[in-house]
Amino acid sequence: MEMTSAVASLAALAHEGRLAAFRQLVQAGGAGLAAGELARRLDMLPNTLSTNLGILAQAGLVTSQREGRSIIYRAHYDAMGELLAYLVEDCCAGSPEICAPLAKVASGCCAA
Amino acid sequence: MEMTSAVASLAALAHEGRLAAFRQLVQAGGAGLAAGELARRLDMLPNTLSTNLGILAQAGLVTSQREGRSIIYRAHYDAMGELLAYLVEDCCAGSPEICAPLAKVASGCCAA
DNA sequence: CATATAATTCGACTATTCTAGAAATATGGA
DNA sequence: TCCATATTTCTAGAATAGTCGAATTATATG
Repeated sequence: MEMTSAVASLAALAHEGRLAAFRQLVQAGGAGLAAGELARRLDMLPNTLSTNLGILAQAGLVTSQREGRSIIYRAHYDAMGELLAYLVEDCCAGSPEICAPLAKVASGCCAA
Repeated sequence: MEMTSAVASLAALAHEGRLAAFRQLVQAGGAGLAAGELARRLDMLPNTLSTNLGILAQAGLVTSQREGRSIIYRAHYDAMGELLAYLVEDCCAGSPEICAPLAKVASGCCAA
């Protein structure tokens, strides 16, 4: 992963509304959620949310797919994983005990 | 972890200079790096870097400690781990195979 | 085809963030 | 004490991001 796209992804997530939307999608799994459903859950104006989903999509963190009148958004787990891996790349100068807290990440998810 | 502090951490990382600085510190491990050494490595003005290190510190992602005339900065692995865990919390609606890419994160680090 | 629903795009305004020069503070040594 | 080094703080201007109303596009249905 390149610096530029990592910054874009982080900037996309560094916003209350977008982070909330993204987490909803992460939790929703493969089924994803329609833009309107997200707007309702997060109590956001549809146009504002749309702009923000666009920013997440451009960063590669979510994908979208039209389904009838709705557009379904889904978290893009691959991109997510690359971003997290980039942040801890070559970490801790070879002293595993120092970065043990990072192990949480795996267990927080389904890897457990 | 709360939304507000997650956003602050992500915003702190969503900047070329700060992300580069943070990654240097992550890779430096427990020894950390002096502010001046970082400025030299990253070719940044010391005052600009100082401002940016302040932002990382306020977000809790790095710690600082004076040592003689220098100030040593270190990555704060705990905070880092909490942030990553927050991003994948309750992910993928119980379908581990969907979020398998996230397993990379652990192996990218010393957990391997 | 007319209408309703779902979502996006446009435009203008406000607010925030970024950078760099200059000045200030802290430490160590002659 | 005086000076050099290391870093931070202050300040102002430039650039960027965020929001919302209004208009637009796409799809489904009577």
